[in-house]
Amino acid sequence: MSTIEKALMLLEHFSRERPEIGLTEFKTRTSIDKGTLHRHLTALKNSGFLEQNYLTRAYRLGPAVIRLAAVRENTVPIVKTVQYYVDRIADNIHELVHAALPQKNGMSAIYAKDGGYHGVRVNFDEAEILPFHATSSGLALLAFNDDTLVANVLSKKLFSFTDSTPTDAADIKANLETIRTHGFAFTDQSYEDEVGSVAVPFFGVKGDAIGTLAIAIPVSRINKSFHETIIKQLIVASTELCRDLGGQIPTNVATIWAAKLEV
Amino acid sequence: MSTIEKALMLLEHFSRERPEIGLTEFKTRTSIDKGTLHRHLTALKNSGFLEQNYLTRAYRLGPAVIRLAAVRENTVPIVKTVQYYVDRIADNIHELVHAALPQKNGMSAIYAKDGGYHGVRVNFDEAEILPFHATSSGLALLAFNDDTLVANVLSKKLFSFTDSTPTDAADIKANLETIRTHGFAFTDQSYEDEVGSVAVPFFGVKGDAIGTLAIAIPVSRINKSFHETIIKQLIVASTELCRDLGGQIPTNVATIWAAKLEV
DNA sequence: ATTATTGGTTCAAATAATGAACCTGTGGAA
DNA sequence: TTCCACAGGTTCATTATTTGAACCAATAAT
Repeated sequence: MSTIEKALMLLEHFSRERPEIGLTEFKTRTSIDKGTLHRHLTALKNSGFLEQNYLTRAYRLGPAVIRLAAVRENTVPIVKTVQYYVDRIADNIHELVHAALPQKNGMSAIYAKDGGYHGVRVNFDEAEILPFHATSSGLALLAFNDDTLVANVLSKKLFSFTDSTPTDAADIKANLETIRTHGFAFTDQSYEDEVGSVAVPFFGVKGDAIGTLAIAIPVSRINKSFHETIIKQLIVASTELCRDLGGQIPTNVATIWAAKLEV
Repeated sequence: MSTIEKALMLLEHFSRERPEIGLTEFKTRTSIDKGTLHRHLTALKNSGFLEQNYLTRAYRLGPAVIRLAAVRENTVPIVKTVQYYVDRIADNIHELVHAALPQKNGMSAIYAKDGGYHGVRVNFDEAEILPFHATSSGLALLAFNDDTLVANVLSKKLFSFTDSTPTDAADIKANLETIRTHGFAFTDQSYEDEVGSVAVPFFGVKGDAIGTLAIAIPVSRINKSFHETIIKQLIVASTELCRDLGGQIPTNVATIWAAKLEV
């Protein structure tokens, strides 16, 4: 692996829960040599990707990422486009809806809206990494993306988040096949207890899944007809979203989805 | 310079005007060897910082930057905080107001609002890099930031954007001294013809300038009393912004600003 | 005052980056 | 069809950078 990739991997450790990370904490998290770490962090700092809390000396993400995100969003306005559909679904079904994009080790939610006014609601952190194997977003993406990504994900140790987290590669492969025939993914408490979720992919110009639309619901509120409603909403939104982004829905998926909508 | 920094410098070439860059174009822009470039771009792609247009093979910014920006904004919510004040000033004075953060080679606007309903208005590109030496934002930041940054900026060739762009290091140094005594920076058509601008810095915990609030106006509309109004608005907003962000206004600046507000 | 812990630095050894030359595929032009 | 030009991409011996164990300095805890 190149030095560049090693250094950029460091940035993956930052999240909403862990916005600042010191040198020693990086060392325990990565088991990279301290000297190396320090030089990498300094390089990232010099490039504006990190800055240092001058009191604690801990590192946090720097201003460069803001500019880049603005340029990216100007180039491919996925966030802005996605917001409209997430809001619409959330307003219709009164549950927590989100859209996510694939990162290296999982899906990252780029926008979420809780349309609910329920007492029990799903807690949700934007910018959290949703593991591929344990979330409906992750599975929906895997099922409709490159096989190399699937192989890559399944080659690593699959962490068990709950008693229901699937950790067997063969099981997951079989499930991906099911997802492909159904046109959507769903999970039942595989990432968080008491939470189920449903997700559909949306597609890029190549017809590969470039992101997902998903809904997370307390299991107590799931029933068959509601499930059907949710899936229809997701399919319609994804279809329109693909059109907006210039993406192409693979013909087999389009067929499956069309059939789902007719029911 | 480390390999990491060299690779990350490549990302600086992307902008609103140039959202996709091919290998050969990178070569002409950077005069780095093609092989090296290709490996660097591939590393950035593998890390999610770039992705490739699969038809043209050109590179564009990738999804990783979106997640990072979300985390950064959650850590240090400068963009969100700044928006309130930019909007307020824009609504009050009916001109183009923006806030900018320093990047390596200039200031990058993070938010702008045109409060105007004039026929003649200043054109403005977010995510454009505003050169330190030719814009009021840049000068305001230089004047109240580290001397090393000033030395760094002045050591490079200073590009001339208009007939009025200051390109002499000694002149600029003298101007920075003036800016320090005045508590704000202004420029007269030094970046774009027919456009003048005024900027004040806002400060971080160390009392160093971490960004700027600025107003750009067609020169035809500038007059003394308007100038005074603008400066007061900027000073008040920056003061409140520093409070919101936990920044510290250096005592000498605070004194100068207080005097300005009393007039 | 002493120790533990944190961030940061050094320099010989190990490894990865470099770049000139080369390969491949595509899109004209003859 | 053949040829050429130009794009992206790859190879491999040479070269330069990265690496990491040991070390240093500053601060916080005992």
